[in-house]
Amino acid sequence: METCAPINMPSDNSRLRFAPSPTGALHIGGARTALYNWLAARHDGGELVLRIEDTDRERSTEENVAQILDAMRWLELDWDVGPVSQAERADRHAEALRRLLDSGHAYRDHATGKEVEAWKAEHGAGRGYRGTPTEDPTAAIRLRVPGEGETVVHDLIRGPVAFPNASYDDFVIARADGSVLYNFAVAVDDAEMGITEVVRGDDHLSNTPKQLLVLEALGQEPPRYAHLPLLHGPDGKKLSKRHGAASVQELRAAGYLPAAVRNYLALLGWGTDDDTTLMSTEELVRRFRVADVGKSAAIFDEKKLRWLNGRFMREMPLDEYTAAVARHLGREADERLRAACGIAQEKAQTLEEVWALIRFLFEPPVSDEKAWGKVMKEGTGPVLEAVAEALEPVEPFEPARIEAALAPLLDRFGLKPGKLYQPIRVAITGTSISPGIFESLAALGRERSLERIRAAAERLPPA
RNA sequence: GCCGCUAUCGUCUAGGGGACUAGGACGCCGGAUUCUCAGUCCGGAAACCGGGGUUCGAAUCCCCGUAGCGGUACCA
Repeated sequence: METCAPINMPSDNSRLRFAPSPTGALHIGGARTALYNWLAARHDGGELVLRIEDTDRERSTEENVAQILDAMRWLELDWDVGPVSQAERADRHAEALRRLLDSGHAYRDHATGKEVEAWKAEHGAGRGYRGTPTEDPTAAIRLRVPGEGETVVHDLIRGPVAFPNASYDDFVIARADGSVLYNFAVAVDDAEMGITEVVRGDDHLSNTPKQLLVLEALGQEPPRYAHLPLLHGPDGKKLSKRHGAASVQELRAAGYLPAAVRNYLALLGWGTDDDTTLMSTEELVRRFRVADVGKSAAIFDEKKLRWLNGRFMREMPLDEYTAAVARHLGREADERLRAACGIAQEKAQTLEEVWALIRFLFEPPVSDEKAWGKVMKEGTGPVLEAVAEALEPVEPFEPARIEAALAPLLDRFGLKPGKLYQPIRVAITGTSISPGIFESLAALGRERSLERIRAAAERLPPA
């Protein structure tokens, strides 16, 4: 019979960890793992430990650690303990190693990789290597793996997965110099740090039996495991630079909002049963359950992220929007920028796209010859002169008044709206894409608008 | 090679023996909004990897293929 803990008990019993290795920037897959751990921890009031898996001293760097922390902060994923450097726990690892050596669960063996290969060639494929113990203190240390039986990973997502022990080598847990290896360090740390749930990438599933074996040898209770399906690029291959924004800092540079990225990443491998797509972070926390995560690998599709980001952008209060744009552009969030954001908000899908829409308010018109050639046809000069004249007395210089002042020109020149408004747009912005024309004129102000319209008219042949 | 995992529209997914004429979202295509672009609204095309079982009935359960992916380091 199973018993349930009272649900209103402060659940300080769950403890998760996100444990990246600082061998590069945090990419999207790592970010999703971090997010899922964070959501799982926040969902039931558990704790999140950030542990830096830096036992590979060759590839781990300070810069990468800094980059990971920076990415976590940008994503607004906080942690309760750490960052803890795994390398700095070397004495704990050494102690565990000592115990295993003393109890006979581990032994020294100086077989090289080639010797292991030779052993396998002799003993048949599918047989894990079993070494010969030596007293030589400079030999590497291997864990003694049972020759038979199986080790079962009770995965929260996949259910029980059994691995035959015989297929595993007596794997090396510490190098000749005494430094420990990943599968050993992880098992020891997870146990000693009281981790109750390990949520990580699928690539670790086959490693889990090794960690379970270490834990068993140590007499430690294992945590519960959940292995997330991997993320791939649009071509179905492993995510890489070629796939566009692959790291968290690239996502930021591309102008995505942290909240949108969290929403999108949450949906990559996990979904709700009622088809909800747009979710605030609070809702994500409330609804997320590790056990509901899917089993198959997902492909990162930037198009959907863009759409989602656009939705978040449009729903932001103007002040918040202006602040985000200012931060992204490295500008002051002043009144001028706020006004510019006001007319551009509904049109941009990323922060990066905002500048192209509002640039004309801060700098002289760009020179887009193609747009000019397409729009500034014969006879446009006089039209623009008339536009300037019509705009001159508009007071106050507001969108509705401007529209009212310009509308009569349509009949007077017998023009379709596009033939009147596009030239004005090109005149004041230099290009053919901008926020609404009346709003744009109003934001630019009468003086500058007239100046630009007249300057454009002068470039055109007179009537 | 050996050990594992996975398989629904192009993509993310819902579905867990009968409610499936397989639902939603992105993207795509068409239309509307007679200022561009975007947005918004309406409509459309688009999938159960293959083969065997089990069952009255299978997208759903089982087996075998196939494909993709992961692990197999004195990397993490």
